Amino acid sequence: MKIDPESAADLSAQIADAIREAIISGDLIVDARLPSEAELVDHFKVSRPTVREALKRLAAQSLIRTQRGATGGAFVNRISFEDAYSQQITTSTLLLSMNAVSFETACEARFALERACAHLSANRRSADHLATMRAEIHRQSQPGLTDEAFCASDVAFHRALVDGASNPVLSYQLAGAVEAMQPLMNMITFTARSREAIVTLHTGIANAAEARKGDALSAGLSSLEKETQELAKSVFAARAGRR
Amino acid sequence: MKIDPESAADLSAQIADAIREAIISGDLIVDARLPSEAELVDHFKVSRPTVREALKRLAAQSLIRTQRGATGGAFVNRISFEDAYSQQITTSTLLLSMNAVSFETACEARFALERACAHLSANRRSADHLATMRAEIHRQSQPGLTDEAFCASDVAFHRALVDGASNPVLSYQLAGAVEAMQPLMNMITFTARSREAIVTLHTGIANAAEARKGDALSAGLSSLEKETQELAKSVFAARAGRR
DNA sequence: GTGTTTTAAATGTCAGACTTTTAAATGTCT
DNA sequence: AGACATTTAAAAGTCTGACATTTAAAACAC
Repeated sequence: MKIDPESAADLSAQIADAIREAIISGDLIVDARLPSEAELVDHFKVSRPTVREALKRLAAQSLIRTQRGATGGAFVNRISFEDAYSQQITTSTLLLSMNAVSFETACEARFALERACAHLSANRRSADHLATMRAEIHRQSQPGLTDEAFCASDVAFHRALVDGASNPVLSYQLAGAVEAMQPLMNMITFTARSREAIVTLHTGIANAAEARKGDALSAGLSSLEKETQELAKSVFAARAGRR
Repeated sequence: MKIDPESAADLSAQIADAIREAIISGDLIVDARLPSEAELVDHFKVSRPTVREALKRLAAQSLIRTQRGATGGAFVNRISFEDAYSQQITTSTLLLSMNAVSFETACEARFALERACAHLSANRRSADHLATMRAEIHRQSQPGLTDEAFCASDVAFHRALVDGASNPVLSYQLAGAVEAMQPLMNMITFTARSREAIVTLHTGIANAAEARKGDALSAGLSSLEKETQELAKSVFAARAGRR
């Protein structure tokens, strides 16, 4: 672990990079204890606040965790799927909202990715996954639901579908795509009529999952994509017209 | 922006969370300047090092950037696709390596996701994308290539395929999946024979892309997945046998 | 007006002290 | 000897105050 004395970058960033490299390369394995702050101070010849800033950078990426007390210190953290989820959702959400990604582009990506799970989910989905999907469809049919609650239920429905593939790597990757869409979806106001159409399509998808028909599930997702795109188009057009 | 005086969590983590919320919720928009460190010290009633640790946490997630000098300070950063890429690749790579995700699971996820791009890429790929794919195939055919170089070329090939879909959101999501697989792929030693098989399959995929046949491209990916899974199985079996 | 110098504001870094948490070592009693 | 209480030391968490460096704007000189 070395830092470049010539570099113009912040010392804390350099130190964080050095430690990160050591973790990625495997020099520091999971649950290994990093040198104490005092030792890092000696090693890198910097002050303690600088070392601490570096450690906080790594903690923000869930690369390390810290413990106080006698046998405490900083330890290499085993990144959990859950840690990775939440980080990815934060990043994806901001990426979409800050870069003016069109609804069309995001929607296309989302459904393309979801179709990637179609056959796996049809084959492997448990009774639980199916029950969740049915329950969310039922919720979506209830009148008086706010647009936000409708969208949240929509996310839960699709989450169950994705989890049905029983591949944690897929679930992890998809979580970002599906959840990051939510703020965009929230921009849409759902009329009773459009909700009805979506519920019908969801029902078709759930039926396909129940019958374990991957092709039908995939087709159902494509129909839903088309419906969603058209709905968005009309909502945005109406909004532009009012201006 | 408030923090909970009851919370047991680190002050710097609480402050980082508070600011992060302000960014996600839109209270702080892109390029907005955060209060100076001195102002944050007053606001949160903590010391400057604590504030700085919080800011470093946010900087590690590319949520803010800092500038020194008279008109400097911390500014809300527009997360670029590139920032998001590199973060996701780091996270995905560690997630796979630290959680003992089986080669089978990772491979399944990777090809499922890639097939999600098949039709889009067949329809939209530019001459450039196709040329890149052909060039990488050519490189892969050269004898004397190390396993690492072969894998790197493999990644480049698939990257071109994914980018062919011309959907930045898809490219971003897939970057993690494909690149994170590389360390796992590097565990495999490729015999001349298995390389030949892969090159043949890659050629089939490139041909499908050239002919703009989405179904053929998707089928080609499935064949490649099967080949890769079998190759891995035999490599791991041979290794287990030697023990 | 243009170019130079000064100045002030902001982050970056340092040194040192104190606080809190935690586990292990030590001591004490039964 | 064993169980319990106490002390101690190590480590992260926090604070104070200072100095260094960078940068743009203000002041100044020509």
